[in-house]
Amino acid sequence: MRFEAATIKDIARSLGFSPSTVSRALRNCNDISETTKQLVLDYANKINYTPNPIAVSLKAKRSRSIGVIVHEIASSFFSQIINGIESVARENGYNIIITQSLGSYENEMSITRMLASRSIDGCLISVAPETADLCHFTNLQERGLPIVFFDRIVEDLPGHKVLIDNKLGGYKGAHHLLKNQCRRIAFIGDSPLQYITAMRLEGYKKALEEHHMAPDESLIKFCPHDGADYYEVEAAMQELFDGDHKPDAIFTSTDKLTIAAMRCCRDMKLNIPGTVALAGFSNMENTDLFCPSLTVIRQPAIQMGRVSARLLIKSIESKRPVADYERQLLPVELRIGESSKARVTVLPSDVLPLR
Amino acid sequence: MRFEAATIKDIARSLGFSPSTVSRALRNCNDISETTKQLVLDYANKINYTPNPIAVSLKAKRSRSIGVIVHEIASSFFSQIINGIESVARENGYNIIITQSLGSYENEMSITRMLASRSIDGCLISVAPETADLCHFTNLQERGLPIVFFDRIVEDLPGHKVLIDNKLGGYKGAHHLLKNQCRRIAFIGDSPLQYITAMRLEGYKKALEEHHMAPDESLIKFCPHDGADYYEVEAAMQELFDGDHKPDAIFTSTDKLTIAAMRCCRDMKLNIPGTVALAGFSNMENTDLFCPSLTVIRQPAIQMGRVSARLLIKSIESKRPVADYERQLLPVELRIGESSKARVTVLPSDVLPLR
DNA sequence: GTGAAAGCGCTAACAA
DNA sequence: TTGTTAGCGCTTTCAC
Repeated sequence: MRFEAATIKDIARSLGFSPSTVSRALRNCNDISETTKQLVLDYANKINYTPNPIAVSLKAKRSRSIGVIVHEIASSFFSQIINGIESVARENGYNIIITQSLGSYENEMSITRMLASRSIDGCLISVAPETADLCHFTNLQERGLPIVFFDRIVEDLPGHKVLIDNKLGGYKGAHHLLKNQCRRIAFIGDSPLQYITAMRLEGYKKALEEHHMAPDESLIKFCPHDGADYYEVEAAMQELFDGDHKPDAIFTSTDKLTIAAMRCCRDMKLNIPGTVALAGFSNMENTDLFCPSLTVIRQPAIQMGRVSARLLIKSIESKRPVADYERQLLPVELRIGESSKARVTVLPSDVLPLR
Repeated sequence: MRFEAATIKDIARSLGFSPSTVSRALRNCNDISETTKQLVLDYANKINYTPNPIAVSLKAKRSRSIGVIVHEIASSFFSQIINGIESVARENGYNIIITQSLGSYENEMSITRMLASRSIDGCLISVAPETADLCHFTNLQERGLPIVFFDRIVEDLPGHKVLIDNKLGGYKGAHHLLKNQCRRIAFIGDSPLQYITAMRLEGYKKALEEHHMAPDESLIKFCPHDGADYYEVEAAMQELFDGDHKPDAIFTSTDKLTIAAMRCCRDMKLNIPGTVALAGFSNMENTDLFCPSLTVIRQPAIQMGRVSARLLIKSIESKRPVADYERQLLPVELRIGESSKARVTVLPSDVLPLR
């Protein structure tokens, strides 16, 4: 049972005008007399008239709503992003339709289909790690739907892209550990096929190079399930700490891996930072209360959401199809905690010979 | 520039039927011949037809979308709730419009207005702590819009309500601390006017009573800004630890206060749990990695989201206005960490004399 | 300056 | 079984 809202017709009938006059008065057209305008406005105000957005949408062929696809709503990083998106959307009179792919290609497909049929005006997407085939996105784009990719982007698709300086993130993390006397820094990332992982790894390697060290492939591990599968991380850690030549530091390239690695160290009784230093990407709050407090690479997630939303709305509202696509690189921040602290003495055996 | 999607008219024209026949065939009415049906379905499939939901909404006078108001999207608790809401909504073909009040009454008002004009079919609300005047909600309800209140509910409004057993939460926390030999347990809550805070406090008092202890009002502190204002918490803590008769435990009644209290202890060099034990409500992930690991009362947030969404959708889809409102009490879980550990020796001076 | 009429895409009486 | 028609609430020509 729903209350029937007042319509333009109702106002017209009550005031003895035609619907079109009322419509014009309400939208402040300048070919209407001041008196009529006031009359209509006052009455509309009095009866608390609000236009029916559905009817407006049908007429205007746009819905003022934008779709958002993230992996998981309940993650620090993505919820911060959504926060940013929501605020910009609302400032601009858009609402957002939030969906989560939970990292699955299947879900992403069905969500995309759902969104496509929902007459959204545009879409903000962080691509699921599983996704290889991109035609569900191409479909959308062929229909003329503007898409902005953020965070986990795909290189081969047109569209604005908003991401952090992933390479810089990897560099900053590794550089910091190197500065703290670490010489055998393990890198744990999710799938190397992920653009962001590849870039973070590049940054890591660049830092090593600057210190005249060659990357040791046995120290580079990938956990394609991104810490969702704890055993995968456990296995990687065990391989790392199995031989004689153990790492003296770990750098993790995603939020989940950072937490998983920390948990693993605890389970394996590896003292942080005494036995092994730890630094990694994380957007969790309060990691300074961890034991030990975490050294993290933090992404400006809210800003990423805001920037993405702004770009999307700009595309939506531009008259002509957007010709060249922007690529926004946002900075990353290194937050230093105890977990990456330099050990007091540096034994010679800890130093990797320069090659 | 948008691609024009195919319409029923297009199909009708191509196939030589009338639009109504096509519409009926697509919606599988049984007064259409099998052959026509197949013809239409096949063609629709071929050209990838999807109905325009806006037009359907205009016709059906419902939008299959529901509004959600939370304090803050980027909080563990609320993002978990949204997660639950989203999953149920999608299972039922609804989409959700997420908004955040950021705890402000002003925001809540404007959001409510926005949602009201967005032709949502129903609304899920966690009321902002600031809110005293409720007529923006009453307005919605008078229009016949179903509302389900969750988490921060208001007692005096009709509507389904979904909440945890707040009293039990307070009880469990205090009881646990008492069992661990704590005798002077401070309670830090946000505003005592908040229903959930009042109930949690009641539970706390009940636990004391069971241990034949009278609540000491000097140990009960309120921080109406709920930890957002760190100084407020600091002041409360200082009052607590100022005199001779210090507390030996702290129980905090919200996520933010728990974190703030922990941070305060660190700043005040109060050793947890050596000097003071700590337990409190928290839905943060990974509090077991804290230093010390936290003892928390955890709410089934995802479930709360799911239950609320289900109730709302049920109301939306019920033919007659819902007569009596449900009130769902969800359980809480105590997760024991190091922060509430019993001190090894219990000095006589630590024991509060029974009164 | 105002009104009549058509149409956005769809559905549902009513006719045939 | 199918087609015709009207209408959801709004905007927008085109007349007057």
